[in-house]
This record gives sequence, structure tokens and C-alpha cells, in this order.
Amino acid sequence: MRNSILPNRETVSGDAALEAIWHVISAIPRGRVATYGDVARAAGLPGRARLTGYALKNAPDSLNLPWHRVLGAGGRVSFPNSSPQHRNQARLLRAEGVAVKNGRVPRSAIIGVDEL
DNA sequence: GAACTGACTGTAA
DNA sequence: ATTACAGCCAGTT
Repeated sequence: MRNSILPNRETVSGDAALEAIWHVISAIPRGRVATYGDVARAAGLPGRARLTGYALKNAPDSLNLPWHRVLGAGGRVSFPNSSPQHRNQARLLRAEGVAVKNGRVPRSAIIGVDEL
């Protein structure tokens, strides 16, 4: 069912999964980061790292989601090094005390599933 | 329903 | 370290 009854939603289907993902991301403490895979796993969606990306892209701004705290595996920024998005993310992370070095963050800043 | 796409990941060259 | 490639699973076309 493609939520055709929902009035103000724009064709969102995996609502539960997206909400779970958003919830996990919102729970990431300031100054820390998590990986897509770990977020998905913590949301009860093992193996759906990509879905995490989808959820993030599709996330409404009204949620004020800390999207910048979500990085690729090994604490890598999932955007091209020269991309404005990448720079923005790095800036936001540094603003909360996370050292971003060449699109990378220290392992110590990355938190595991159990801490999510 | 097949094919394409992706804010992913891990392995190999 | 970089690039390629193959799994991966859902959502979109």
C-alpha cells in the first residue's frame, strides 16, 4: 500500500523503517558519529546501509536530523572530497568537536551499534 | 515485473 | 593509497 490515504505525505512507503532510522540517527550523541551500516543495524534493519542513505536523503528538515553525524564505513564521509556537501558536513562535525582529517574522522569518534 | 539507481560495504587488483 | 567490482536490499522508473 503506497499510503495513498495519507494526505500530506509524498509517496513514502517504508515509513516504519525510515522512522526507525531517523530515530537512531537523532539519538547519536553530539561529538560522535556512526556509520550507515551501524545505523541500519541499530534500527533493526541489518544490511540496509543503503536504505539509511535513502532515509537520510528523504528526511524532512522539520526533524532537524543530525545527518552530518552519519558517515560511511570506517568513518569516511560519503561525499566526494570536493563536494560542497562534504565540506559542509566536515564543518558541522568540527563545530561539535569532531576532528575531520581529509574526509575522515578518528576511530575514537565512531560509536558502535551497542552504543546506539 | 524487469531494469536501473543509490548519502553502502568489503574484497581484490 | 586508489580504482574496480561484486554483493547487497529497497525504492523508483
